[in-house]
Amino acid sequence: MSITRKWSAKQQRALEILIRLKRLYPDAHCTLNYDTPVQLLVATILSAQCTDERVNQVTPELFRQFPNARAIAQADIEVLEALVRPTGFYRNKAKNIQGACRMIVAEFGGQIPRRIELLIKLPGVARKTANVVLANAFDIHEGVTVDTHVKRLTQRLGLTEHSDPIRIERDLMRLLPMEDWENWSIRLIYHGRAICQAKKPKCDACLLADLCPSARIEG
DNA sequence: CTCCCGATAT
DNA sequence: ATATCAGGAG
Repeated sequence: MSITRKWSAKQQRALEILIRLKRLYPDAHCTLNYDTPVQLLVATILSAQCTDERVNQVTPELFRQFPNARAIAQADIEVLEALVRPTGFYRNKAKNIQGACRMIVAEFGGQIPRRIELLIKLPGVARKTANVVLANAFDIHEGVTVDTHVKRLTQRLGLTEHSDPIRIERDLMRLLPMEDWENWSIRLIYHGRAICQAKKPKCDACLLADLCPSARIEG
């Protein structure tokens, strides 16, 4: 068989999975709470290796005291650390959100730049965070968001052979039409939380099992 | 590769 | 005790 035909079959399978995910999670949306693009950026930096639910517990007070980039840029770093502490990695995260906000104030007039090449220069921001902000705040789709759920499920579904998120993103960008890139990521994340968990995936309850080479029905 | 790091589930 | 959570930097 040719490599071309094999890849096309994989693409067909990805599209069928996407159709089912849309039917399963019709109202899937970003579960981080925010009022502005800058707040979304901050919340997304805080969400590294931490549930959105926990991020949403600290951001109301964080954004009440420091509602915009200028305020975060001028904040006492120890106050920021105390506010973000429950999200883990709190020293790095406090330093990164302040560093990012200082750069946003100094170079972009306090507004989030809308180009991924500029966003990923901000401290604590790589492609995953940049894709989340661009897609949700501006409806700009420069790439596919690849977080821990998208990585795990895409691997289990046999849609990539890679473990590097950058290479996984490149595979997904070729498999899926651009207008569905964010549909794909947000729904895989919902499915990863509800069914295809890292530890004990509920394959017996998974409506993608017949399309999944990793599916196992436990006895 | 390691480190950053708290909260929760198993 | 160990693994995991919308990762990123050195």
